[in-house]
Amino acid sequence: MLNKSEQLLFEKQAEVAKAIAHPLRIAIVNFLKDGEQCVCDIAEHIGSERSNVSRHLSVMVNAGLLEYRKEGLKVIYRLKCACIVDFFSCVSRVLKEQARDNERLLKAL
Amino acid sequence: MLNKSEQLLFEKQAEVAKAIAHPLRIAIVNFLKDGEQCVCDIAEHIGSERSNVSRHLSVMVNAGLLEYRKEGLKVIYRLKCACIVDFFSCVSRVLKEQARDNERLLKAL
DNA sequence: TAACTATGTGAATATATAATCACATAGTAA
DNA sequence: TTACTATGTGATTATATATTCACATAGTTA
Repeated sequence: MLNKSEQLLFEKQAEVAKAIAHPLRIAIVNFLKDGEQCVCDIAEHIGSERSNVSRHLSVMVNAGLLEYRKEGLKVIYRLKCACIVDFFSCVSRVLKEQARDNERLLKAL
Repeated sequence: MLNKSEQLLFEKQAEVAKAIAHPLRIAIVNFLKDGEQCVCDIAEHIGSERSNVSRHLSVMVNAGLLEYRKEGLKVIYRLKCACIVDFFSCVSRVLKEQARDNERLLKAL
Protein backbone atom coordinates (compact mmCIF):
# COMPACT_ATOMS: atom_id res chain seq x y z
CA MET A 1 0.00 0.00 0.00
CA LEU A 2 1.03 3.58 -0.61
CA ASN A 3 2.41 5.48 2.36
CA LYS A 4 1.58 9.08 3.24
CA SER A 5 4.68 10.61 1.71
CA GLU A 6 4.21 8.73 -1.56
CA GLN A 7 0.61 9.93 -1.69
CA LEU A 8 1.71 13.49 -1.06
CA LEU A 9 4.35 13.29 -3.77
CA PHE A 10 1.87 11.92 -6.30
CA GLU A 11 -0.56 14.71 -5.46
CA LYS A 12 2.13 17.34 -5.98
CA GLN A 13 3.16 15.76 -9.26
CA ALA A 14 -0.46 15.63 -10.38
CA GLU A 15 -0.84 19.33 -9.65
CA VAL A 16 2.04 20.17 -11.93
CA ALA A 17 0.78 17.81 -14.60
CA LYS A 18 -2.72 19.30 -14.40
CA ALA A 19 -1.26 22.75 -14.86
CA ILE A 20 0.10 21.63 -18.23
CA ALA A 21 -2.87 19.51 -19.26
CA HIS A 22 -4.97 22.01 -21.19
CA PRO A 23 -4.79 22.91 -24.89
CA LEU A 24 -4.65 26.66 -24.27
CA ARG A 25 -2.00 26.30 -21.62
CA ILE A 26 0.09 24.12 -23.91
CA ALA A 27 -0.31 26.76 -26.60
CA ILE A 28 0.87 29.40 -24.13
CA VAL A 29 3.90 27.35 -23.12
CA ASN A 30 4.82 26.89 -26.76
CA PHE A 31 4.48 30.61 -27.38
CA LEU A 32 6.67 31.41 -24.36
CA LYS A 33 9.39 29.06 -25.56
CA ASP A 34 10.37 31.82 -27.97
CA GLY A 35 10.60 34.42 -25.20
CA GLU A 36 8.58 36.29 -22.61
CA GLN A 37 5.24 37.89 -23.54
CA CYS A 38 2.61 40.09 -21.98
CA VAL A 39 -0.95 38.84 -21.29
CA CYS A 40 -2.36 40.93 -24.06
CA ASP A 41 -0.08 39.47 -26.75
CA ILE A 42 -0.57 35.95 -25.42
CA ALA A 43 -4.35 36.38 -25.60
CA GLU A 44 -4.11 37.59 -29.17
CA HIS A 45 -1.77 34.78 -30.15
CA ILE A 46 -3.90 31.98 -28.78
CA GLY A 47 -7.19 33.63 -29.67
CA SER A 48 -8.96 33.73 -26.32
CA GLU A 49 -10.37 36.30 -23.88
CA ARG A 50 -7.80 38.15 -21.79
CA SER A 51 -9.61 37.30 -18.58
CA ASN A 52 -9.50 33.64 -19.46
CA VAL A 53 -5.84 33.79 -20.41
CA SER A 54 -5.12 35.60 -17.17
CA ARG A 55 -6.64 32.71 -15.24
CA HIS A 56 -4.72 30.09 -17.19
CA LEU A 57 -1.52 32.02 -16.54
CA SER A 58 -2.16 32.12 -12.82
CA VAL A 59 -2.78 28.36 -12.79
CA MET A 60 0.66 27.88 -14.29
CA VAL A 61 2.32 30.38 -11.99
CA ASN A 62 0.83 28.61 -8.97
CA ALA A 63 2.11 25.30 -10.26
CA GLY A 64 5.60 26.73 -10.62
CA LEU A 65 5.69 26.55 -14.41
CA LEU A 66 5.77 30.27 -15.12
CA GLU A 67 6.97 33.46 -13.52
CA TYR A 68 6.31 37.10 -14.36
CA ARG A 69 7.54 40.62 -14.03
CA LYS A 70 5.66 43.89 -14.28
CA GLU A 71 6.59 46.61 -16.69
CA GLY A 72 4.35 49.63 -16.49
CA LEU A 73 0.83 48.54 -17.23
CA LYS A 74 1.96 45.22 -18.63
CA VAL A 75 2.62 41.95 -16.89
CA ILE A 76 5.15 39.86 -18.72
CA TYR A 77 5.21 36.10 -18.33
CA ARG A 78 8.01 33.65 -19.03
CA LEU A 79 8.78 29.96 -18.57
CA LYS A 80 10.34 29.28 -15.22
CA CYS A 81 12.03 26.10 -16.32
CA ALA A 82 13.19 25.23 -19.82
CA CYS A 83 12.88 21.58 -18.81
CA ILE A 84 9.28 21.72 -19.88
CA VAL A 85 10.55 20.77 -23.31
CA ASP A 86 11.33 17.30 -21.92
CA PHE A 87 7.71 16.91 -21.03
CA PHE A 88 6.63 17.49 -24.59
CA SER A 89 9.20 15.14 -26.00
CA CYS A 90 7.66 12.42 -23.83
CA VAL A 91 4.14 13.28 -24.93
CA SER A 92 5.22 13.38 -28.54
CA ARG A 93 6.62 9.90 -28.32
CA VAL A 94 3.29 8.63 -27.01
CA LEU A 95 1.45 10.37 -29.84
CA LYS A 96 3.82 8.98 -32.48
CA GLU A 97 3.30 5.50 -31.13
CA GLN A 98 -0.46 6.03 -31.32
CA ALA A 99 -0.15 7.18 -34.91
CA ARG A 100 1.83 4.03 -35.74
CA ASP A 101 -0.87 1.89 -34.10
CA ASN A 102 -3.54 3.57 -36.18
CA GLU A 103 -1.55 2.96 -39.33
CA ARG A 104 -1.21 -0.75 -38.53
CA LEU A 105 -4.92 -0.92 -37.81
CA LEU A 106 -5.78 0.69 -41.15
CA LYS A 107 -3.53 -1.68 -43.06
CA ALA A 108 -5.19 -4.63 -41.40
CA LEU A 109 -8.64 -3.62 -42.63
CA MET B 1 -2.82 33.32 -34.29
CA LEU B 2 -2.81 29.56 -33.94
CA ASN B 3 -3.65 27.57 -37.03
CA LYS B 4 -5.91 24.52 -37.13
CA SER B 5 -3.13 21.95 -37.08
CA GLU B 6 -1.40 23.60 -34.14
CA GLN B 7 -4.68 23.63 -32.24
CA LEU B 8 -5.22 19.96 -33.01
CA LEU B 9 -1.72 19.08 -31.87
CA PHE B 10 -2.15 20.96 -28.60
CA GLU B 11 -5.45 19.19 -27.98
CA LYS B 12 -3.83 15.80 -28.54
CA GLN B 13 -0.96 16.70 -26.26
CA ALA B 14 -3.40 17.90 -23.61
CA GLU B 15 -5.24 14.58 -23.78
CA VAL B 16 -2.07 12.68 -23.03
CA ALA B 17 -1.13 15.09 -20.27
CA LYS B 18 -4.60 14.83 -18.72
CA ALA B 19 -4.30 11.08 -18.69
CA ILE B 20 -1.25 11.41 -16.44
CA ALA B 21 -2.54 14.28 -14.33
CA HIS B 22 -4.20 12.45 -11.47
CA PRO B 23 -2.64 11.22 -8.21
CA LEU B 24 -4.01 7.70 -8.51
CA ARG B 25 -2.92 7.40 -12.11
CA ILE B 26 0.55 8.60 -11.23
CA ALA B 27 0.62 6.01 -8.45
CA ILE B 28 -0.41 3.35 -10.98
CA VAL B 29 2.30 4.38 -13.43
CA ASN B 30 4.88 4.22 -10.66
CA PHE B 31 3.69 0.76 -9.67
CA LEU B 32 3.85 -0.45 -13.27
CA LYS B 33 7.41 0.79 -13.67
CA ASP B 34 8.44 -2.33 -11.75
CA GLY B 35 6.52 -4.61 -14.10
CA GLU B 36 3.05 -5.51 -15.33
CA GLN B 37 0.20 -6.02 -12.84
CA CYS B 38 -3.42 -7.11 -12.82
CA VAL B 39 -6.27 -4.73 -11.88
CA CYS B 40 -6.83 -6.50 -8.62
CA ASP B 41 -3.25 -6.06 -7.42
CA ILE B 42 -3.13 -2.48 -8.65
CA ALA B 43 -6.31 -1.69 -6.70
CA GLU B 44 -4.86 -3.19 -3.56
CA HIS B 45 -1.56 -1.38 -3.99
CA ILE B 46 -3.04 2.07 -4.47
CA GLY B 47 -5.89 1.49 -2.03
CA SER B 48 -8.92 2.23 -4.15
CA GLU B 49 -12.05 0.48 -5.45
CA ARG B 50 -11.49 -1.91 -8.33
CA SER B 51 -14.17 -0.25 -10.42
CA ASN B 52 -12.50 3.08 -9.97
CA VAL B 53 -9.10 1.67 -10.82
CA SER B 54 -10.57 0.02 -13.86
CA ARG B 55 -11.77 3.40 -15.11
CA HIS B 56 -8.44 5.06 -14.47
CA LEU B 57 -6.73 2.28 -16.36
CA SER B 58 -8.99 2.69 -19.35
CA VAL B 59 -8.32 6.43 -19.38
CA MET B 60 -4.62 5.67 -19.68
CA VAL B 61 -5.11 2.97 -22.29
CA ASN B 62 -7.17 5.37 -24.40
CA ALA B 63 -4.44 7.97 -24.12
CA GLY B 64 -1.85 5.46 -25.29
CA LEU B 65 0.03 5.29 -22.01
CA LEU B 66 -0.79 1.69 -21.12
CA GLU B 67 -1.55 -1.57 -22.84
CA TYR B 68 -2.88 -4.85 -21.50
CA ARG B 69 -3.15 -8.57 -22.08
CA LYS B 70 -5.66 -11.05 -20.74
CA GLU B 71 -4.68 -14.12 -18.82
CA GLY B 72 -7.59 -16.23 -17.72
CA LEU B 73 -9.80 -14.12 -15.55
CA LYS B 74 -7.17 -11.48 -15.08
CA VAL B 75 -6.34 -8.47 -17.18
CA ILE B 76 -2.74 -7.45 -16.89
CA TYR B 77 -1.64 -3.89 -17.58
CA ARG B 78 1.78 -2.54 -18.44
CA LEU B 79 3.39 0.72 -19.48
CA LYS B 80 3.38 1.14 -23.21
CA CYS B 81 6.30 3.51 -23.27
CA ALA B 82 9.14 3.67 -20.76
CA CYS B 83 9.60 7.30 -21.83
CA ILE B 84 7.05 8.26 -19.23
CA VAL B 85 9.98 8.46 -16.86
CA ASP B 86 11.12 11.61 -18.72
CA PHE B 87 7.84 13.21 -17.88
CA PHE B 88 8.37 12.71 -14.18
CA SER B 89 11.91 13.96 -14.29
CA CYS B 90 10.54 17.21 -15.73
CA VAL B 91 7.84 17.45 -13.06
CA SER B 92 10.38 16.71 -10.35
CA ARG B 93 12.57 19.56 -11.48
CA VAL B 94 9.61 21.94 -11.22
CA LEU B 95 8.84 20.67 -7.72
CA LYS B 96 12.46 21.00 -6.60
CA GLU B 97 12.54 24.55 -7.84
CA GLN B 98 9.35 25.26 -5.89
CA ALA B 99 10.90 23.79 -2.75
CA ARG B 100 13.93 26.04 -3.19
CA ASP B 101 11.65 29.07 -3.58
CA ASN B 102 9.87 28.18 -0.35
CA GLU B 103 13.16 27.85 1.45
CA ARG B 104 14.26 31.29 0.29
CA LEU B 105 10.93 32.72 1.38
CA LEU B 106 11.25 31.20 4.85
CA LYS B 107 14.76 32.56 5.30
CA ALA B 108 13.54 36.03 4.37
CA LEU B 109 10.97 36.05 7.18
C1' DT C 1 -7.66 66.34 -13.37
C1' DA C 2 -10.13 62.90 -16.78
C1' DA C 3 -9.89 59.35 -20.17
C1' DC C 4 -7.55 55.31 -21.40
C1' DT C 5 -5.27 50.62 -21.29
C1' DA C 6 -3.76 46.17 -19.32
C1' DT C 7 -4.68 43.06 -15.97
C1' DG C 8 -7.04 40.44 -12.67
C1' DT C 9 -11.19 38.84 -10.01
C1' DG C 10 -16.22 37.91 -8.30
C1' DA C 11 -20.22 35.67 -9.68
C1' DA C 12 -22.71 32.87 -12.65
C1' DT C 13 -22.89 29.16 -15.68
C1' DA C 14 -21.35 25.33 -18.42
C1' DT C 15 -18.71 21.36 -18.84
C1' DA C 16 -15.67 17.68 -17.56
C1' DT C 17 -13.97 14.48 -14.33
C1' DA C 18 -14.07 11.34 -10.39
C1' DA C 19 -16.12 8.16 -7.17
C1' DT C 20 -19.51 4.98 -5.73
C1' DC C 21 -22.85 1.32 -5.94
C1' DA C 22 -25.31 -2.11 -8.28
C1' DC C 23 -25.07 -5.14 -11.75
C1' DA C 24 -23.57 -7.72 -16.11
C1' DT C 25 -20.19 -10.56 -18.22
C1' DA C 26 -16.64 -13.94 -18.87
C1' DG C 27 -13.61 -17.22 -17.38
C1' DT C 28 -12.65 -20.73 -13.59
C1' DA C 29 -13.29 -24.45 -10.53
C1' DA C 30 -16.15 -27.69 -7.93
C1' DT D 1 -24.83 -27.48 -13.62
C1' DT D 2 -23.78 -24.00 -9.73
C1' DA D 3 -20.89 -21.03 -7.21
C1' DC D 4 -17.02 -18.16 -7.45
C1' DT D 5 -13.67 -14.46 -8.99
C1' DA D 6 -11.87 -10.58 -11.76
C1' DT D 7 -13.16 -7.07 -14.54
C1' DG D 8 -15.74 -3.52 -16.61
C1' DT D 9 -19.86 -0.45 -17.19
C1' DG D 10 -24.49 2.19 -16.50
C1' DA D 11 -26.46 5.46 -13.58
C1' DT D 12 -26.05 8.65 -10.07
C1' DT D 13 -23.89 12.04 -7.43
C1' DA D 14 -20.09 14.87 -6.03
C1' DT D 15 -16.39 17.72 -7.22
C1' DA D 16 -13.35 20.32 -10.04
C1' DT D 17 -12.39 23.06 -13.99
C1' DA D 18 -13.19 26.36 -17.73
C1' DT D 19 -15.52 30.25 -19.73
C1' DT D 20 -17.84 34.51 -19.87
C1' DC D 21 -19.30 39.05 -18.49
C1' DA D 22 -19.18 42.88 -15.58
C1' DC D 23 -16.43 45.41 -12.87
C1' DA D 24 -12.38 47.00 -9.90
C1' DT D 25 -7.68 48.39 -9.78
C1' DA D 26 -3.32 50.34 -11.14
C1' DG D 27 -0.42 52.56 -14.11
C1' DT D 28 -0.32 55.80 -18.37
C1' DT D 29 -1.16 59.67 -21.16
C1' DA D 30 -3.36 63.95 -22.49
